[in-house]
Amino acid sequence: MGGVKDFGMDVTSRDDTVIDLEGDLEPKIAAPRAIPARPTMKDVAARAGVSLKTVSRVVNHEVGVSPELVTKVESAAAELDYRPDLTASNLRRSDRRTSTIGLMIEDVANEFSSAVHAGVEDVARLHQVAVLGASVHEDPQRESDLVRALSSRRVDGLVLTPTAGDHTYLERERHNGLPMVFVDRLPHGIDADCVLTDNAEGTRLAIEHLIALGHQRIAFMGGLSILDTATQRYQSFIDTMQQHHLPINPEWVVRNIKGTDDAEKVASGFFAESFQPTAIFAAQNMLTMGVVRALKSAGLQHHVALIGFDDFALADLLDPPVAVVAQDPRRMGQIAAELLFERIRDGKISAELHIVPSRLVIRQSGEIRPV
Amino acid sequence: MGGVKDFGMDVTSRDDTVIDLEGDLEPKIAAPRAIPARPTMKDVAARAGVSLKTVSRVVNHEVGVSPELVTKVESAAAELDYRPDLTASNLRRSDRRTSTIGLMIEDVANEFSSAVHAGVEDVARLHQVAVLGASVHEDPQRESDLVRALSSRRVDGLVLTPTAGDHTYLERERHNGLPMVFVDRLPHGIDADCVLTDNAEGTRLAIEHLIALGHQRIAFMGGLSILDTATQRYQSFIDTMQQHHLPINPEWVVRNIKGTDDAEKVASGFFAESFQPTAIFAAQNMLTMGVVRALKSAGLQHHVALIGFDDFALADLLDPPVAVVAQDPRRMGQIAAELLFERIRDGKISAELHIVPSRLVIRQSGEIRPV
DNA sequence: GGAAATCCTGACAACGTTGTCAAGGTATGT
DNA sequence: ACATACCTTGACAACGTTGTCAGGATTTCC
Repeated sequence: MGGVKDFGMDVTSRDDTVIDLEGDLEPKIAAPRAIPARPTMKDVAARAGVSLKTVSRVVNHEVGVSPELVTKVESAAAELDYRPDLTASNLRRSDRRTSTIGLMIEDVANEFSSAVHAGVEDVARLHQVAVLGASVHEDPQRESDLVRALSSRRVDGLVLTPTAGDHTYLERERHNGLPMVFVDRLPHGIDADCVLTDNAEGTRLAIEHLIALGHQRIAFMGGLSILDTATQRYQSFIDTMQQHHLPINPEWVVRNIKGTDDAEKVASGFFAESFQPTAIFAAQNMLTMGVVRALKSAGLQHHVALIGFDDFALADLLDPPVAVVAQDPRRMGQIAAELLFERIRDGKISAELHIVPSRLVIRQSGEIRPV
Repeated sequence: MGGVKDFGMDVTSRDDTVIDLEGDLEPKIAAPRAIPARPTMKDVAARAGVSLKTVSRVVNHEVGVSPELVTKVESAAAELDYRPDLTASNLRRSDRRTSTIGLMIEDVANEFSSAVHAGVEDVARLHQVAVLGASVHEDPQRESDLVRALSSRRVDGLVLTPTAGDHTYLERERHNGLPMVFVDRLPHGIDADCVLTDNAEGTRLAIEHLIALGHQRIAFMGGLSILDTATQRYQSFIDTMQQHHLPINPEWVVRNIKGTDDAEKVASGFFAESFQPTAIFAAQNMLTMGVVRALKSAGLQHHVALIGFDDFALADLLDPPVAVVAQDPRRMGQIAAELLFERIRDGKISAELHIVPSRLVIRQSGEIRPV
């Protein structure tokens, strides 16, 4: 395997200027370079023997240019491989649209958020709009840096999953002409359009399904309670249990679980006791996977029921297949984008709330009866 | 002119007189959107009582502005929530950088390509560069449309996974100043930097592992042979088998398999015969999953060995856990981006080939011995 | 046949920003 | 004291494009 070359951090010429505390994304790569000058409308005009404006008209398919000139300009443009400069065009045009929107999600590589991304892209594509995507990694600082960066690039709008922090600062961005739609989580400190999963209903469905099977000892494992989604699922669990007059064992209600490993430990803890839950509701993707691991190593995967919130690839291939409350992240992305384009079009500032239904996907792990 | 999408005069700067339309015959249809005019440097300059250029200097942290003026300008900018317009700045600056790169991958929601995306983002972030991401969905038409769209947006460079078609057309883009780095697949018709997985080596490792366990009847299931990756894996399978003087049963060498369902059918076909392979090598992600399904429904998952190419989430939680040749897509994205930034910096056009090693991840399905 | 309307084209300014240069002020050197 | 260097600031043009408007050519209409 010759030719393998490893790339370390590129130390060669990082002319570090002071870290930009305002978070603007400014080009820091300053180096001499012969950029091949791209052909401009001027070049096309010269080659076609027409005026600048005529080229502009042809490029923008305006009516009222003689067919003869149209062909001349088009072939000149083709010969030069001319590409209109959308940034310059944007600067001059009265609508000031960049045909680009920003998307800020948890992590582009995460199954849920990349499905949202795909949904946004579906709609953006219909509108001939490009998507500037970025991972926020649940970091409020990064969030606001990104908003600035995207705002500086004059995106036409923003679809974002807010972090746990406060979002009043976004009000000023929006007021300065940056429409935004939130997805998956409700923001704090700003009334804005938002697309959410029906967390309460989904949780209720799952819990009632378990109850109908005869489960009474149901454990709840939840994510970070600073996130509303987690809190809503928790609250719905509590409500549903109480409605059915079932006891809630505080030892089996664990919140603020971070990630798969943590979840695995928590679930293993349950099984270490003699008095065990007969069913587990894992309120988030990663947590479900952790529980699967714990069940497997305890050999209980066919004895303790499990329902997770949020579907994941291969859940149906596990042993037993894992029942889940499925969200529809792609649909959420689509709705968010549609909403955004509506706002971009009409310029209204509104605060519609769109709830996307979740549905219970019945698989074997959710059909296990209590012993 | 035909008032197609002419929304009349929007008020684009504060000192414009508002045109009244009382004499207008045609009533305006949908209210024209009042784009809140964003504050510009001019506004900041006026408020701070300095010249435009001084604001520019402060915003760009140029040295040699008196501290007094710096504070004045900074507070004026903050009060107005001024955001520098990167598109205008780009237009004027001599380096013409947009601090934005384009990324074209198979599908933003796909596990492999979104990992590449994450890798590209890792590096782009260090450079304070934003990423315009898009899914190509293996469609050459869409590919060239996207290239045009990104080129028009004047991205500083492109990271892309080429489709199966011809890519000579990209030469002209590159010649006009659009650096590009290919990832995962070698393009045809253009010599360019490219980051690939070591398909041959990875396949060899897998096959030799099976051979070492005593397997002689090894089936190969491959993806679309128009893709080089698929062909390389196929070729390496053939070579390795031949080097070990093992017979290749043409019935067990199936190429051009599309997707999970197709793979499931093919594998089920193997098991329907009395003479069966004792091991299966699935040369792609989706195919591996199809085989897992087929094995499970045939009840053979503990009797037929399986190794897949490309790792996937939860592969280790299946029953049995599925052995794979793991690629490192995130690393590939990182390397591609590093390479791209190098090209952007030095302006060179080169055709380095970077091979990222793959490694065999041993899990139970790959340890099953022949009967 | 002449006036008016229509069509097609191009000159020019402007979008928000930065590169260049020059003006004025202050500090330095002799 | 005078010349010179430096420092800070601003005026202006220009980046590539499009909106506006005006001018010339052509057609239409009576």
